[in-house]
Amino acid sequence: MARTKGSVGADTKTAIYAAAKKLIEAKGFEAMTLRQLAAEVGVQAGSVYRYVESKDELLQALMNQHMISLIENWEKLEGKGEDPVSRLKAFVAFHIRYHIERRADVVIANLELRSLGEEYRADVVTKRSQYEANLRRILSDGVKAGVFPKVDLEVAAFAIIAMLTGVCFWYRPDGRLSIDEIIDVHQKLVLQGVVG
Amino acid sequence: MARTKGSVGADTKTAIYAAAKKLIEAKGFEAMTLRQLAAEVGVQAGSVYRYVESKDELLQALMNQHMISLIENWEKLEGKGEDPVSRLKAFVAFHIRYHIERRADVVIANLELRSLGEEYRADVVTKRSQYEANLRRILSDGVKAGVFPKVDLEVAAFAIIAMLTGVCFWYRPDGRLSIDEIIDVHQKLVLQGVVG
DNA sequence: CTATTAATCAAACGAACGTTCGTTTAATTA
DNA sequence: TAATTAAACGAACGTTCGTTTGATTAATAG
Repeated sequence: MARTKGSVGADTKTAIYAAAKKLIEAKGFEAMTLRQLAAEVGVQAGSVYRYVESKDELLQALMNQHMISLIENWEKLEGKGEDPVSRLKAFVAFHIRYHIERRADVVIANLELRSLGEEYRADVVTKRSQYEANLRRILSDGVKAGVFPKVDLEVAAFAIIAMLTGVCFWYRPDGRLSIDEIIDVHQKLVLQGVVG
Repeated sequence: MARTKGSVGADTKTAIYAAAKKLIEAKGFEAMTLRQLAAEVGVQAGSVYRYVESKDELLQALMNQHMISLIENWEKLEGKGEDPVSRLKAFVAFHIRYHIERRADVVIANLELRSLGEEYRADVVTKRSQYEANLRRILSDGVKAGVFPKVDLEVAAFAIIAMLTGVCFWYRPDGRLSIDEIIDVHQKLVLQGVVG
């Protein structure tokens, strides 16, 4: 056999990326074999190389796509004129919602940095810091405006983002709470802590 | 050659576990090969099997040891009589300090669950939940005592632990802040949030 | 001093890995 | 309809993986 009936290159490429996300999320990048990936797409292992330069390049592409899209989506939504509290609440809501909806992307971006070749790693790390800068800016504006007490911006940003991203690792669609309720809990925690 | 001069089985076993932690932290479990592990110890690959049943069992042992020791160490330190705020502050300090000092263990326990065989995974997950229950209890006592406003205990515990564990992934010993300063920032964030 | 046990080496195993390549078939263009 | 290009197959490549085994040497016990 050779070319299969109804096969379209663009569709296969899309299917490869989707299957890769699914498998890497479930098993990890190193544990995913190209034969598993190919089987998930319904194709032979060698055929993947029509669409992908190498396994490493595939991981790089997935991570980069995710980071770029994350940054773009927040920039589209950001309301620069608003007060720091509203902006912070908006950031919390955006981050949780966006991450829950793209669980696989997030798990990959957070767990597979080690598997990424050094040539690519710096790129992803830079983009991540670029995204985190959005939160640092909100906090900084809040402190300057006297709305937030003085706090170490770098540590606070790391801490808040770790908290928010963590949702991806326990959230279940059929769980007890809705996404809105989860967002609400986190907004309160970020703003007022447990003492309130 | 065969048995080397001055070789002691117990020492080799210790060295194997230490080297495994180091390599898994750096490269991930799947990416670490037994030949790399053996080289780090200064031994041939086959020799590792005198001390380890299989690669999978090695990972299981590392994770289980870490979870058991984490639970035990908190129980030793826990002050049950104190007020919820003090207990919460103590928990934050303990968790950060313990995790920073055992970075490799923590990275492994948090990143390699997927690589753990199903037979073992439930065990580790149960132990993790057991540790998290300590925090839930503190929060619950605080809410009952009227010191903390009502909050979803499960989500709050997940959120706080994610925040605290996150320190492991950016902390550097030669960084700008000391561990005590980092703990301080986190205690304030957990208790009062950014608004204060 | 001898027998036994502990610890390691060195070589090999089959299986699976990522990747390459020549061939074959489907779709498109001329 | 004939020629060309797109898409996939299927077999093979050399390499590396986790693991097993039997020989070999060091330490210990009788």
